[in-house]
Formats: sequence, structure tokens, C-alpha cells
Amino acid sequence: MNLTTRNAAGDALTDLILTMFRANNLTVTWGDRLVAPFGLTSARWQVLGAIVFAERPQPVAWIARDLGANRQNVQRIVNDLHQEGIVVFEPNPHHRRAHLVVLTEQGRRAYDAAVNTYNPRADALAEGLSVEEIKTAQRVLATLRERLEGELDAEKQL
Amino acid sequence: MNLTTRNAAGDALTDLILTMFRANNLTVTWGDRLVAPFGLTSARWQVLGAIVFAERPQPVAWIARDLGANRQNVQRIVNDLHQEGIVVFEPNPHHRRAHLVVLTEQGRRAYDAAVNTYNPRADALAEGLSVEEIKTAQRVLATLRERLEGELDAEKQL
DNA sequence: AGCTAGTTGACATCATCATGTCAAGATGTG
DNA sequence: CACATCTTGACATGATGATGTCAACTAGCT
Repeated sequence: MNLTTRNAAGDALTDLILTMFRANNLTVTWGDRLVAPFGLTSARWQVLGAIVFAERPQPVAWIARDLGANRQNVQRIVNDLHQEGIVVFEPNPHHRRAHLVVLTEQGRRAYDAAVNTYNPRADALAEGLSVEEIKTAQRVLATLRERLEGELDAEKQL
Repeated sequence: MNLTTRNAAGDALTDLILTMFRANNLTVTWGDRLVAPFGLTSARWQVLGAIVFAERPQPVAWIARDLGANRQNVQRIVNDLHQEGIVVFEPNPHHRRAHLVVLTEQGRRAYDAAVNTYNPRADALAEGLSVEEIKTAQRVLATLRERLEGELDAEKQL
């Protein structure tokens, strides 16, 4: 008993979302195995990426915001990374509790090893696809992301 | 210390993957809230979808394969759905233990309610995007998915 | 019939993530 | 300084997912 229907764009978007679910899961699993030899996971790798690209050391909450992830989960991951000597906490001149997260030499080596393993695999995965269509895909998902962020933010207003 | 680099397609794919991570998470969260009023979640909704589209009743393991998900997790979800009267188990003439999963009237109502709530929202999310570019995005992610499935299958051979 | 291999559901464990709460600390306003 | 508000890390809980193991069951082969 369907009372509503979708237009062509809605149908196409539905296909895209279902494909995205599986592609996302596969990519995370694939990434987990790719960087496992360096003591990393997809989640840890993403956190390290945020630390590397931030230029200057940040507290955990900022990293979480950058990633669009939950503060609490990023905190746990960073604590694990600290336990294993991949990052260290440095004093924050602006906040007594919110320590700054900094990569250690070992952390830098793990991150570089992950990137160097990843790069040729990324090229291989993209083979046969044109840069234009990949960018189109990226743009569509970015639009989806923006709209969903807008909707979920709007909910919070309540 | 980077020894490897990526070509233009590899760079674009990397952007796409990072965007996909966030779009995927946002979509799941958005879907969870969308169907929560009907006692569903994104995961339950996907399982119900597999049951509905299968035409004929299937055992849990088949549903899991359809979804590309783990048998054990789908089992848990189906058991929960059974607990709440959304599905029932029927005897399987071909297998004494592998019962067939069938939607109840209540389950059908919940699924229809979810779809009817979703349809107009999908159209709205797709607004301003052309059907062609959405389909391009779907095709790119489908290619990514196929290649990752291939790589992960190849690993299993070891 | 008997054996082997694959399938299936049940059970268990661990990692990840969403969410809520709390206290310490920072910031802005008066 | 006093107060309210926001930020931040610590702690806890439940949902979801990946993974492994086991016993029941099926199917194929001899």
C-alpha cells in the first residue's frame, strides 16, 4: 500500500544511497586490512590524517569537529594511540585540561607507511574511470552531505 | 617522507572516499531518525527491504548474502524483528533449521510507512541534481564496490 | 548406506559508534 | 569579582558490526 512515489531523481538517488552503503562498508574493511600491518585501522588512520593536515596541534574536540565525528569516540581512539606511542599530549597554553595532540616519530612513520601503501592502490582502484566522473560523484555526495547536515542541524534547533 | 604519489584519478578517488565516509554516516543517522517513529532503524529497514524485494521467503543466511552483510548480525536483527512481531518464521520444506522469514501485517505496515515517509524526502534531497550526474555517481561507486569485492575475495583464497 | 564438505542458526567476543551525564575549565557579561 | 553559558575530557550505556567457534543439518560423492 504505497501512497507516495518518487520522481526519476529520487529513484536514482535511492540507488546511489544503497550502493554507497555497500561501497562504504567495503572501503572501510579494505582500509582496515591495508593499514593493519602498521598498527592502524581506517578509523585511526582518519584521525591521524586530521592531525597531520591541521598544521598546528589541536585538542581532541577540535579534531572530532574536523572529522564530523563524535568527540567521545575520537577521544577513545586518541587515548589508544597515545597508549601505543603514536601520539603524545602536549600542554595547551589556552586550556589547562584540553591538551594538544601531537604525532610522535613513530606515529609519523606509521602514517607515512599507510599513505605509501595506499597511494598506488588508489590509482589502481580509479583505473578506467575518468577524473571527470569521479569528481562528479564526489560533488554529488558532497551535495548530499551538505543537505543532510543542514537537516540534522535544523532538528537540533528543536 | 612520502615515497609514493597518486595520479589525478587517484587524488579524485581519495576525495570521493573521504566525502563518502561522511555522507554515509549522515545518511544512516538521517535514516535512523526518519523511520524511528515506526520502530525501525536504517539497519532494520534494509533487512525489511531485502525481505520485501526477494519475492519468495528466504532463510536468514540468504538475506544476509543479498545485503552483503554478516550472517550473524542479520540474524540478530531478524530475531529482534521477530520479538517485536514485525516478522515471523515459517517452516522451510528444504531445511529443518533454516526457517523462512516472512513479513507480518504489522511488518508490512511499518515498511510501507517508512517508504511513504522516505519518498518525498528522497525527491527533496535530489532536487537540483540532474538524473545523469546522480547515475554517474552511482556507477562510479558501483565500480568501486565491484573492485573492492574482488580484492577482498582474492584475499580469502589465501 | 557412509563419508565429506558446505550451509545454517546459536553463542560469544571485541571494536566502533551514538548518546547522555558530569565536573573542570574557559569565556563573555554585568 | 560574580554569574551564566559554552567547551572539554572522563565515564557509562546500548546499538551495530566483524569475527570465530560449535552443533545441527543438507547435499554431493562413492
